[in-house]
Amino acid sequence: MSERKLVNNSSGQAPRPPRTTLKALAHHLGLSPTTVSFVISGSPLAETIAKSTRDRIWAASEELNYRPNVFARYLHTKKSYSVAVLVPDVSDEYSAALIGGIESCLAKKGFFYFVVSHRGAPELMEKSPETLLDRGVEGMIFINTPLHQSLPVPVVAICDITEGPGITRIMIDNNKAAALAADHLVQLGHRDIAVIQGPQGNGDTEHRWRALRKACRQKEIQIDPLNVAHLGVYPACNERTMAENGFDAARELLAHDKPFTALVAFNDASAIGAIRALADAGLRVPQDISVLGFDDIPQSSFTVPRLTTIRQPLASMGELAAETLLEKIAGNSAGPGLLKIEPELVVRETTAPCAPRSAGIKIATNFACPAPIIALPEA
Amino acid sequence: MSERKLVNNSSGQAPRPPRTTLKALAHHLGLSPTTVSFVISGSPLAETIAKSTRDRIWAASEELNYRPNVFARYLHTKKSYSVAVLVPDVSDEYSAALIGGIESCLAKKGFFYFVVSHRGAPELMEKSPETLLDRGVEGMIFINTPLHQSLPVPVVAICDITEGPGITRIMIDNNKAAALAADHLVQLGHRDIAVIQGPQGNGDTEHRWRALRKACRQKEIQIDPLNVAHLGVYPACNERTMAENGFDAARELLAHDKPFTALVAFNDASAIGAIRALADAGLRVPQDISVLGFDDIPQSSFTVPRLTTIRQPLASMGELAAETLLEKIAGNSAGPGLLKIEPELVVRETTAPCAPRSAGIKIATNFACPAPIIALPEA
DNA sequence: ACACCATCCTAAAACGTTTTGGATATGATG
DNA sequence: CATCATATCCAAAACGTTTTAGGATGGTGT
Repeated sequence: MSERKLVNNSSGQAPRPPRTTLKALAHHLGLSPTTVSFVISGSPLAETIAKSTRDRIWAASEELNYRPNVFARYLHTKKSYSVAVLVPDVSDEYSAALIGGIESCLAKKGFFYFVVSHRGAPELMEKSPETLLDRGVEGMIFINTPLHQSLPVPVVAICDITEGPGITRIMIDNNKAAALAADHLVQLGHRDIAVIQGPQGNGDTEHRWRALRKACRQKEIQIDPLNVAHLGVYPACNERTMAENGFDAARELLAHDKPFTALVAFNDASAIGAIRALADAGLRVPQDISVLGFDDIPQSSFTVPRLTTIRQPLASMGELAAETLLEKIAGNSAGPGLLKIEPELVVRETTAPCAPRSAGIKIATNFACPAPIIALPEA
Repeated sequence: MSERKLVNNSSGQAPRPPRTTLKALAHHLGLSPTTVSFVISGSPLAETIAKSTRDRIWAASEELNYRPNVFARYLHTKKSYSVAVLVPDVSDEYSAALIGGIESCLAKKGFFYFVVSHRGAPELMEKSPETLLDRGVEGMIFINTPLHQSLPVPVVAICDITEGPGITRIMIDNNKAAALAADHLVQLGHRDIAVIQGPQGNGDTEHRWRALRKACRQKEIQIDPLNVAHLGVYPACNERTMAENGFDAARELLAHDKPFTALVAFNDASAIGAIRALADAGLRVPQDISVLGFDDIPQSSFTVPRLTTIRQPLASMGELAAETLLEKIAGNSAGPGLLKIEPELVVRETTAPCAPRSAGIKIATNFACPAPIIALPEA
């Protein structure tokens, strides 16, 4: 008889229950939608509603499990309680750690976020902001992602090439970071230092490289051009993992045949790739070559040998980014233009005193052990 | 004079430009909103509009840069073109790799996604689905996340404890995976095998453990209970990284003082932690102890020594999950109940023939080198 | 001349909220 | 008794779309 019964829910999931609407709730209470809206939405006008009525409304709202329709709400308020995160790739450790921090802050404030990984594709970087604005995001966080237009929502950028008026940038203090790195290596007696630069086009790359050269110059150390490699050209390098890029860069360095006793990599991921390449070439870390990374991603304390690195507090930086963004969204404060993060040297096992004879060693045929040489406290 | 001028855009970002609305566009064209809506929204009724008019509409839409308001649209269509991904933690490599795959598929179809990391917090796992439904998600992907209610949207689960009618599960074939693992180790001559089980409460944990025991039994190998540790109790274990958990588990194993020559870890991340613990104890991998992981996360091919592992194609699994979900959303097909993924043994450097004498070695005072013993093709 | 049918378009009612500008009742005030 | 606050509440318009149910126009066949 009834056609209704024939509606076969073949999908097996629970049938979509009819959601209680504001109107229904109001009707059930014998009130007008206006009144109910005032109290549920926490409007200042809720004060003009009798306390007893307010209580009734809340009770009924519980009872009928009323949940305001976010979309209808948006039409008036223009608030979506969501932001966007643009990133080269969600799945690399660096971005993932940042996103973790971002999320934990956003979650506290009831915000959600969309993430888009452009993987270096120019058209994605170009078009995404617009698509995201269509989705009603109230702000954006750019992680290592360029921006060339001015956006109608607040923007916070982490370590990068993001341009535009009013954006606030969160970056490690590359001067201090480079100085920390140079000091550490020089103290260990290294003078022949090789460098794996970041991707050309990445903001940190230039800063860090300049700072490093300056720090070295002050110690009267010259970095031989043959001992400099880089992680590819931005953004193309994003199509491969950082470790792969680091691996390739280290091999390039070795091929140049210019002896070095220490290697400073652009970041931990590339350092890990580089160490792999060194090991493949029969070079021991740190006995033959000391390696220094940047970032201190979680895995760096579990590599064999453990990675010495200049730490950026990624999770905190993510939180800071989210926090700053939310403030910009809430208030009309422009926020700071630049937030410099203090780097920290974390000495683990991949750096050791320079062994005078080791400088020239190339492909060793006997493999020897990368034992810790410096004693260090457990974290 | 004009109050307007006093509105100080202190935030420094571009002033929000007035968006062209459908009504405005229609008016500009001298048409009714209805007509314009038909063609812009791709309604079937667009066919009833003269081709010339359609062209005019598209042209004007370009010209005025019209962008439909997603929220207004949703009110009628109930389509948000977004889904949710629930995950223990965005920032661990396993989840990150999956999410990468998920995103790449979603992006192709114009879908966005929210991710929520519950980090093992029960109230988050409990409440998140509701909050996400409020946000209008059309489906959800559960990664290693429990579910005890039936949801009004399609659900796809990856490797887990997600219950409910109509959900489709994507899991590695743990029987084959365990067999692959056991075969490999036995072929290398190992008989004293230790195991780091997954977190108690994780779906894969049980399956994999049972399958492994069965595979061993067939080869007449007993796994000594003293040689079994686990990665903590789900979901509490999610508050620490997998590598940390693996590190601890391996130390527990060593403390039991029951000799073993091979260790199969629940996943690569914990294997990496375990190798760290072994190295700290002066044990060489693979000469003293062979280690086998599961997953093949990207970093596994860059560890020293490179990790032998049972591969799950994480990115593809993510894509498959997203694809399946979108199909369930689009059609009314329930989709398959279970999709079994073929595991694959990837032999790298952490497994080697069992050295007869090495079994009893405990804390060695001399550190020796983890050189590759098996030759292997580069990937 | 008429009915009839295509073809092309539109008015108005949704969708589920917020917001504006009152309305109503009550009791105090002069 | 008319006036006026005060305390509560509400009707209706708005937000920007989609969708339903036609309306107008012009050509065909009789």
